[in-house]
Amino acid sequence: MLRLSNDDVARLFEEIADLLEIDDASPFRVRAYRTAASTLRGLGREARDMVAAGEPLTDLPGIGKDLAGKITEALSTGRIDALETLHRDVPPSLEALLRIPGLGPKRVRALYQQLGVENLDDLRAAAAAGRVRSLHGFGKKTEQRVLDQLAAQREKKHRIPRHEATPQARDLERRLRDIPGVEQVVIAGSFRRGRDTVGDLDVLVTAASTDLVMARFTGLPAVLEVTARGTTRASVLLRSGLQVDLRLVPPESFGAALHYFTGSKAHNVRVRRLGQQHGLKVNEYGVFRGGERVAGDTEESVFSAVGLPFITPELREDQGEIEAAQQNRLPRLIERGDLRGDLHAHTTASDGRASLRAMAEAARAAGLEYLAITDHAADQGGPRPMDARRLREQGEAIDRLNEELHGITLLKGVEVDIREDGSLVLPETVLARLDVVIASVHNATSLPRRQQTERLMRAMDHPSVTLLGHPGGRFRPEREGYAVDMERVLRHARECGCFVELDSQPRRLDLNETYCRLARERGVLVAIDSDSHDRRDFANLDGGVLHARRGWLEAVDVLNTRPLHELRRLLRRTH
DNA sequence: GCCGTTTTCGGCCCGACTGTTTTCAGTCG
Repeated sequence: MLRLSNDDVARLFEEIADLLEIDDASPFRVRAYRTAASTLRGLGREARDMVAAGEPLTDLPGIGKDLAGKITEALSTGRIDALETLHRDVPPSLEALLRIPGLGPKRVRALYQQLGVENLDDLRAAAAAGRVRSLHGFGKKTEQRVLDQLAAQREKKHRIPRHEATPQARDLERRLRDIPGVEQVVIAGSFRRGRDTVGDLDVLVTAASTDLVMARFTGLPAVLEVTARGTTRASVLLRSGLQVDLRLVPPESFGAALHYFTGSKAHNVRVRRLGQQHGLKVNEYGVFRGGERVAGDTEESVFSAVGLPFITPELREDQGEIEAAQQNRLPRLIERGDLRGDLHAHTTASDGRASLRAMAEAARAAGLEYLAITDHAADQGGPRPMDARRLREQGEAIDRLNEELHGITLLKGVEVDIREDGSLVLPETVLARLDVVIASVHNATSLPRRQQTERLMRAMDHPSVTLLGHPGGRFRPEREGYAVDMERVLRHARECGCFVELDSQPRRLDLNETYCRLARERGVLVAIDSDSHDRRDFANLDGGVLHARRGWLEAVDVLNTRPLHELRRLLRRTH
């Protein structure tokens, strides 16, 4: 059996969907492939493991007999015959054309069939020669737009990290609120759903006068270019490269519009379909029975109209939240205030930029009751790695500080490197004296999957290890994570009484959302840590909690929501 | 291609904006 991951199969399905669309197939058939791809991506476990365990893939939502067969085919042969067949009609290079804004399947099809355009170079040549404008449905403006987009393509940014978009979002909010007549301003879209990357900002505004809002919005100093402007919708490109879509709705439609523009698209489709089953039409202006408006001033009213309790934005991905809501089994998601401590922080003893005392006081100011000091222990790299002597000295300093400080307790810890063979750089005798031992990978990040997996499992076998640090190895933008069988890692963590970390640094946010959810299902507690290197870094915890919410975590699933005495009990591994 | 409180066929979410039309298709979210 080949080692195809769910992502690999999802990519094949998305390619099929793209090519089918260009081939003018039924839009519903196309959607089936996209839905299946999305299901696979959010599954949390590998389809090949389900197949190996004899569990039918048709149990998965949106996957019937045919697609189950294609998944199995892909897993065993690495290819899908139907896709190869499709390639005979539609060259795979046409997929790239779909990524050009303004070009959809119909136009790409026309370009291919009538001009023989098969790739971006062909397209550039055809547009430059003025041949594109001659096609039916195309014109001079479309041709120019294509040329502009091709030129801009190289420097085009895709999704940006949430923390880069946040200041721009807040600034935008403030400026829009200042416009006379504006009542409510909310940044909706994936930003409101708490995604850790942002493709654009969707801003919802309710206001008395529409013209003034549109004029002021498109005239903001941060605006580089206005790409669309109507009476209820406008799109602009900011100088920063961020795109902003503004939607204007009457105040009575606020709830329906907020729900609609928060998405996700897949979630919305499900809610509208539920509406249909209740004889209702759901759109951004409200919920309607015939011509009568029956709900829509609040989001709660929209959910209620289709028979659902309120679903918090972080869960609206059509990854099971609708079903959970119907069965009244929505999680009570963790909140920042539930965190009582932080188990991962550095000081000037290793690569941190603040002293023990400064970090302790900053943690207290961040509302925490305890903080584990976990400076680095490594074979090489980084300044002054911790060893037995330095850990003992730091421990004594912590004891003295704990006597002096009120409202915060420091715990003794270390972040110890995992060697390539799964051994740790400090001996068990040294680790055993500490309260918190985080075992982390900081080198050899591109080991083969099996080797990386077993490396992590061996590290957890050391009886003093309490926590596997940033287990997936994500480090953006360089790495989305290393090859690792997280399901196996989590099962092992459960068996040996080890916990896993959600490192809240914006570049990490690791465990990822899918694996947070899997950890919860497998009964492995997650520690939401700041990995602070400076006093300000405790603010990372906000992002960590948001991320955990998207991973369906409740306070009870999170190790550091426990009061100190309970935490101490949990940290003593009995295996 | 999937799915079932309209169940094994006949549906499948809904509206805004643009550019190219001359009443609307294509694209986007």
